[in-house]
Amino acid sequence: MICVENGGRVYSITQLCQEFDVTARTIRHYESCGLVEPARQGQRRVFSERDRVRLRLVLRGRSLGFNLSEIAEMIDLYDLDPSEVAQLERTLAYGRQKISQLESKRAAISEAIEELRAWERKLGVQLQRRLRQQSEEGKR
Amino acid sequence: MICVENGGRVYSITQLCQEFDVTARTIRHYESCGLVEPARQGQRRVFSERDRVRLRLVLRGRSLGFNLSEIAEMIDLYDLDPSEVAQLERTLAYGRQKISQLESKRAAISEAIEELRAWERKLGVQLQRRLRQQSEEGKR
DNA sequence: ACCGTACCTTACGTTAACGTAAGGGTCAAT
DNA sequence: ATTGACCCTTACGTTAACGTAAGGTACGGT
Repeated sequence: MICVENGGRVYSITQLCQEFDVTARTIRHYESCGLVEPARQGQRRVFSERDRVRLRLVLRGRSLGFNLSEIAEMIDLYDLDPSEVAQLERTLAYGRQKISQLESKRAAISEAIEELRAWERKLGVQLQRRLRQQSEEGKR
Repeated sequence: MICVENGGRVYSITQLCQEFDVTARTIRHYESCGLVEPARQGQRRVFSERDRVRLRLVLRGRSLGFNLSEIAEMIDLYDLDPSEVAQLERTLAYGRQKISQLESKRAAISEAIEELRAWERKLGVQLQRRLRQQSEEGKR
C-alpha cells in the first residue's frame, strides 16, 4: 500500500521494517535517539522520504561498526544551516576527520580482503592436489 | 624490555597493551574466547609472535564491526589442517563468503566516503562565499 | 457488533564486550 | 624486611542496542 501526503511519498513503520529487514522496535529506538523524526497521524508514526534515507544511512553506519551516537553526528552533517563562519569551519573540520577515518577503515578492509584472497589461493591448490590423489587411488 | 624464548620473540601482557592501546582485561577476555593462546611461565601469560598477529587481526576486525565470534571463525581459517576434502571444501566456501561480505562492506564505505566528499565540497564553497562577504563588509 | 490487523506506550529483560574492585603471588631493588 | 612493579584470579557491575511481554487504541471489513 503506497501512501502520499501533500506531494511526498510517506511510509508506515512496517513498510520500512520490511524494506530494511529490521524490527519496529529498532526503528522506534532510532527515533528515541533522534536518528529519524517521523511525523504523526494521531499516534501513528509517518515516515518521510528523508526519514527513509536517514534510516538507510544509520543501517549502513551500523554495519561498518559505528555506534549510534557517532552515526548521529555524521548524518547530522547533511542537514545543518550553520550561520556562523566559526561554526561552519568546525563542522567542516569534523567532516574531514570523519572522511579520513573512513578511509583508514577502507584500507583495513582492503588488507583483510587481500589476506583472505591469498589464503584462498593457497587452499585451492591444496584442494586440487587432494582431488588428484583421490582419482589416482580410484584407478588402482 | 625485550624477551626472547627458544628462538622466538615473546611479549608480556602489558607490552601488548601498550602497543595496541587496549587494557589487560581486554586481552584476557580475548584469551577466554580463544582468540589468543598465550603460554605460561608460572601464572604469567607469555605471548608469542603468533598471538601478537592474532591480536592485531582481532582489533582490526573489531573496528570493522565484526563481533568476536565472527572474528574467531575468520582468523581460525588461517591455521587449520583440514584432512578431509569435504571439510576443506566447506572451509573454502566459508572463506569465499567472508570475502564477498568484506567486499560489500568496502563498497558501503566507499559510498559513504563519496557522499561526505560531495558534502565537503559544497560546504567549502559556502565557506568561501561567507569569507568574501566578511571582507566586503570590512572594506566599508 | 465483532474481529483482525496494524500500531502504540511502558517497562523490564538480555547479550556482548568489556570495566572495575578485591585480594593475593613473585621478584628485584632499596 | 619492605616496598613497588607487574601480574594473577574471581566475580560483580556497566553500557549500548535492542528483545519481549503486557495492555491499550484505531479502523476497515464481515
